[in-house]
Amino acid sequence: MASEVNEGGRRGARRAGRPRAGEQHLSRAAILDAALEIVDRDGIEGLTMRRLAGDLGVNPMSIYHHLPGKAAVVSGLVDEVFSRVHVIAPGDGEPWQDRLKEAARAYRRTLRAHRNLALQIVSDPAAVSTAVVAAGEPFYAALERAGLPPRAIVEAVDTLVDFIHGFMLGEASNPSGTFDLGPELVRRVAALPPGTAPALARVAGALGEAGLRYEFDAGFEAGLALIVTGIEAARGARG
Amino acid sequence: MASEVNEGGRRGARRAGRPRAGEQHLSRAAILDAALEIVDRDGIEGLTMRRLAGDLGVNPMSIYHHLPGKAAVVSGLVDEVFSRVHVIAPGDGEPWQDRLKEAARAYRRTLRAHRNLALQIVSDPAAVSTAVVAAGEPFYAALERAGLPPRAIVEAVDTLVDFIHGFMLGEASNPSGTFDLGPELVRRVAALPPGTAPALARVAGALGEAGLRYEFDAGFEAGLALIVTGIEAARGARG
DNA sequence: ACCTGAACACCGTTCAAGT
DNA sequence: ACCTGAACACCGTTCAAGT
Repeated sequence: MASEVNEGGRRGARRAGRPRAGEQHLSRAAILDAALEIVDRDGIEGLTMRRLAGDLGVNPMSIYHHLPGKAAVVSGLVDEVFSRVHVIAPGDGEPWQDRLKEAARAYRRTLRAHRNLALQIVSDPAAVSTAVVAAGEPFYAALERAGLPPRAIVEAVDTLVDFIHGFMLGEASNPSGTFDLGPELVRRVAALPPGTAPALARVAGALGEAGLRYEFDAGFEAGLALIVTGIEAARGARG
Repeated sequence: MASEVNEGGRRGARRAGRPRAGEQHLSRAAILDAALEIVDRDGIEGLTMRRLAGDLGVNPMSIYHHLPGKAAVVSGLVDEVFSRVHVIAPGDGEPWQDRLKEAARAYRRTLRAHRNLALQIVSDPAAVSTAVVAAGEPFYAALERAGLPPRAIVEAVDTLVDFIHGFMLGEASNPSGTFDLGPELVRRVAALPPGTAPALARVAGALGEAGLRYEFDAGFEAGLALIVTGIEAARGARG
């Protein structure tokens, strides 16, 4: 039953013992690639050491010779994704506001490239630290250009990054780009004891069902605009 | 070995079969209370059906007569926590900005009351929906008072809530209120190829190690102030 | 050096049986 | 009606053995 022939282009080292000279080794990179494929397809809870080994055509225990455990696989995945951040170099004449927005969009794009990993990334302090170093530079550069003092720069970047992370959470758990919160919200508000949430009820009523359809892209831009306006206003107030 | 005596004030129904008249039943509420205790003490990964049953002095399968599965236990927990949102009624003379900030602080307090559940709450769309209805009213009320049109109100609330969620992620994974990102950040920046992140390096250098010590409370207030300023400025621009 | 097989100590949950 | 016991199909990981 056990065959030495590669099947479907995958690695074929089913035989026990050390691989022969020239035969492909199992490697950290190959393991992480296969793991990322699983996570992208079936989510983080689909990733098990046993299934990962199965996809690689290998005994579950073989993986442990290249990575110390499952936690290392996941954090390796996070590092891999952040190493792929693609920041677009801004044009020289662009104002700082546009640079800052472009940095935020690029960061969101990076997180969105692997939605199922986003929650993991965003909730791991080590990963966030990696992210700030990997993707933070354009944020800092834009705000330096705005003439903000160092402390204000850090505060602004943190606020933007927290917003993006929070936004990402909502987006990651929703497959489509549009989220129809109309019927659900109307139902919930109606279920409340009357008078509990009058302002919420008025706002929901004024918008109507169509107005409550939520577009992620538009929502992101709205939040971004609000925060950038805030930075701008705070800058002006400082003189 | 099996005793019918209650121990340590806990339920003592170790005996098989239907409980005798007057004997305390296992209940949804009792299960959720025990589950919340476990999560608060040992985190969400400490919560297993088997351990939960152990704490209740009961067979693991008994739980299934009151809740359909583990997912139901977790989502029951989320609902319980949000039902405890405590919103402070604002004074009548207070300006909308302060009302809005107070709403944000109350929401953060609610999430912080059970940090280990925060990630769960914040990443579950159903839970977020529950949250918006349970804790959203003061946000909407404050922004109505500011005279914003319905669409702008929704955008502002979403931005604030996303910021709070993102902020909560960083806070939930860090036990102490202060987070010393100085040494770590300096080390990482130094490890980069020179010239990769000049602005980041300059900002980190200007602040110094002491300036990079991160206080969660101050960080939250800074972000809040920035966003409220943004709402204010956008309102002014609209006329 | 690298890979495997059996085993250990866990999971959540189904299903039939007890009272 | 409510609770239990055994069993099923999983986990991640340790450890000794193969080549």
